[in-house]
Amino acid sequence: MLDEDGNKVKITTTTRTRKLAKARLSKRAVERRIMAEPSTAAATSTTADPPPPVTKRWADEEDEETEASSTATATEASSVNLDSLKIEDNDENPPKLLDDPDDSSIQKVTSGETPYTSAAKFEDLNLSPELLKGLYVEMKFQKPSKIQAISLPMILNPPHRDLIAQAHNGSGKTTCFVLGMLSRVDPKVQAPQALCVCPTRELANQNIEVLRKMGKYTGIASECAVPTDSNALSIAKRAPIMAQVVIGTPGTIKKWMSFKKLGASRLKILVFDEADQMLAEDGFKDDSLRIMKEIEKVNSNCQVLLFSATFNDTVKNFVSRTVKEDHNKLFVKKEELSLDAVKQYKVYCSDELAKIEVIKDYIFEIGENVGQTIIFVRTRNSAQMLHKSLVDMGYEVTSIQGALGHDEREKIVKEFRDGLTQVLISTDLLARGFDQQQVNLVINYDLPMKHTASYTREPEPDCEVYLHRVGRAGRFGRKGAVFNLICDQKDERLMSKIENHFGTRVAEVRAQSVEDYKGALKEAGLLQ
DNA sequence: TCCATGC
Repeated sequence: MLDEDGNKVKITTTTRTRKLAKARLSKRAVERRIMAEPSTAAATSTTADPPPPVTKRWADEEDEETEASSTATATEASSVNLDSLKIEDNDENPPKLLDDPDDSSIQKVTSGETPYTSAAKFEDLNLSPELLKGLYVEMKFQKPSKIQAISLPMILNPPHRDLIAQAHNGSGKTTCFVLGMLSRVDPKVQAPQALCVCPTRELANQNIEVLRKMGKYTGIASECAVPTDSNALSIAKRAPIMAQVVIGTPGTIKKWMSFKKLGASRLKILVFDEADQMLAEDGFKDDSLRIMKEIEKVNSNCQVLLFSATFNDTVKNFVSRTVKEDHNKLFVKKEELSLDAVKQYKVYCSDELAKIEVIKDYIFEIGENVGQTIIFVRTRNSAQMLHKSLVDMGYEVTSIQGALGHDEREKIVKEFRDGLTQVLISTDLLARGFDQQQVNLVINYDLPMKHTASYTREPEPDCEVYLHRVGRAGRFGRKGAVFNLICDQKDERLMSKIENHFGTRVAEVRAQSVEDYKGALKEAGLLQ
């Protein structure tokens, strides 16, 4: 079987073909990795026999592997050798593939005298053999990423202090807290011991998939606390939760707790994914505090972990007062948040219709084979409107937003994950955490805005959401591009505020210039 | 005119 570059790829299914074809590695990145890590050189050397597995040193959520493992075993996956990998050279900007995106400094503030040694290997963390097997065999990790190396000893070692941790998009945050939960749970105790709260059902689902995969050999049971048809009707009738790990959304978790079906007395660890949003005034603050208080009432020593790629100053301040005083914290400067892994562009459009034309006549045409695309819009209504416009024009796109039923939402996400759809229109529902490695293109049909009560006030961009949206492309250190569509002075001001905030400059692509789009995609490493 | 999350 040949991939699109004519290289031999041994695979079993067509879905697998698409995935592998997209899963390109840069030769240079592999070489650099060999130089940087003599200990793993044998594993990646071309002379190794049998052919080396394409392993991962670190990862955030890993979903494609979940389904891939059902069609292809680990050994089949390892039949991809370096010859089948696409060789790409980018003289201007060496690709950062498979290098840690968090090379930059992480500001570490530890509390008390406890010394923490960064974990160079997973073996340094006193993990159970079953968990280690999950990391190597199921997740195919080699060693901890930077954020994992620093945070895991803080999470796992007594006195189990609370932790606020910021890390780049796609740098492996999920692994930090999933591993933390799996490791701190006692499999022999049949009661909830770890709880994770997420802002969307999609994220809860994704996280529990990662947990089940990583914990495959541990025998630890898990439950996803999101609304479904079955549990919506009969919470009162169902048995109390005995699973050791529960991951879900605030409403359902609160509900299960109030029905006394989810006991908090044995909880050892409470995680807030996307913690800044979970504790923001206009976010889930009330729900989150309520859940924390419910736990505190019956349980005085539950460790709290707060993870996100973003913490603005207001929420950072509040968050620090939310957890115990002797907590540890890890922060990254906003200028160093991995915006540079993904190339950003802006396109001036004369009006809304021009935005749609830019999308279909230029970005879709020129970017046809660069991978999957997410188009972000600001409102549910514009999601539907844009969806209809593009479908009417004959394009195969789908859209997702919170007003859809959960079955429909699940179906649309599944189709996108399976690669059946190439383009997905979404509200900020999918802005955070959604991990789909084939997404190389993000289009901001609308720029993210902060909600302001007053009409008179100058509109402000939501820089945190912007960063999260951008982070949907270039997962796992891959390449990516973002096109920001701008059509009036308001957009222009929002864009320049975003540029100032991150200290970057976003290059312009002329709306009608095929050459500009091609150049942009080439620069982003998505086009030859 | 937000966006999520649930009654």
